[in-house]
Amino acid sequence: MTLTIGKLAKEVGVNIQTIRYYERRKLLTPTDRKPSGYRVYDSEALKRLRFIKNAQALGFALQEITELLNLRVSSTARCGDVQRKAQAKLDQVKDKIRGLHALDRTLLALIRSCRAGQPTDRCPIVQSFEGDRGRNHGKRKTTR
Amino acid sequence: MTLTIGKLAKEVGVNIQTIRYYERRKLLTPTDRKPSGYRVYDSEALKRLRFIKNAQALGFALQEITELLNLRVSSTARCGDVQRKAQAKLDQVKDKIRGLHALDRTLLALIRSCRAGQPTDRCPIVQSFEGDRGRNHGKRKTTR
DNA sequence: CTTGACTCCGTACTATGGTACAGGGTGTAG
DNA sequence: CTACACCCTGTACCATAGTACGGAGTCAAG
Repeated sequence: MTLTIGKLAKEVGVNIQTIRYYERRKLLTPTDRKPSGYRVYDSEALKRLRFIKNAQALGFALQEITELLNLRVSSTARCGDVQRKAQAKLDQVKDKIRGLHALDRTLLALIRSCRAGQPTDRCPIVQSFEGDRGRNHGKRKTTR
Repeated sequence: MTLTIGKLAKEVGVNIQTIRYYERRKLLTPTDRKPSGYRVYDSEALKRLRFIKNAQALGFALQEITELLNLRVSSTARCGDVQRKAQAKLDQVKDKIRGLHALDRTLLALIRSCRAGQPTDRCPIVQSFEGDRGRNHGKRKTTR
């Protein structure tokens, strides 16, 4: 099964320009080109593009998505290498899940407190991530 | 407890300019000002700023974070309204969690297949989100 | 009472992730 | 053959989220 760029774009719901932009960023290369120069895509490309959009919605930057897409066990890539990178990404993902669960709980609490008719003027959302989850990347100096 | 803008910035690991930028965006207003015009922040502001950075890392845009921060049960806000918005955010969060779990499983599988010494040259990551969740029908803008 | 770190405001610049033309070629139905 | 939708490249522009810079005022230590 092959697709033109327009079909691919419509299928995933993105702009044609966006697909070309991803090509420049080396995220999504056409499977082939017609003699006319038209880009040709297969169903792998479709999956890949969907992956990109999904990962993006989950808070990954295109650079990180590139890293995810380059994670594969191959003859050329050394296993330990892949494993280390995958583990790092996995930790990152687990961290996000934890954060989202915290937010999830807070939202539920808010809905409940609302149902109970308990006005709480101080914004309760900010309590979600109590404990700072280490946002300062090593640039911490004794807090005076 | 009060903080100057510099202390606040250092505490959370962001740039001073960023804090002022958030002020322009009405995300974080100083508690007070000194006669000199210096911004004064309290520990609530600290929590709020941490919330912003955390939510951002989870893939919420500043606009969405504003919405989250404005979710509260108060005398002025009608309960049904708050409940509806909170539920919408909750659904969004749950969706993200599902997506991350899928990615999580794929990464684990990758690590395992690696350990087993099974080279899989076709990138397996793209299979994570089988089933096309979050597909944009029509031309809706991606909620980043 | 000076010096250096900190702050103010305004404006301008940057990076990321797209979007939109312009000017031209391609593909196919009537 | 012509119309029309589609595709090509290149370049310019846009929104979001910061970052940097300049010139000036503030504050505390020495």
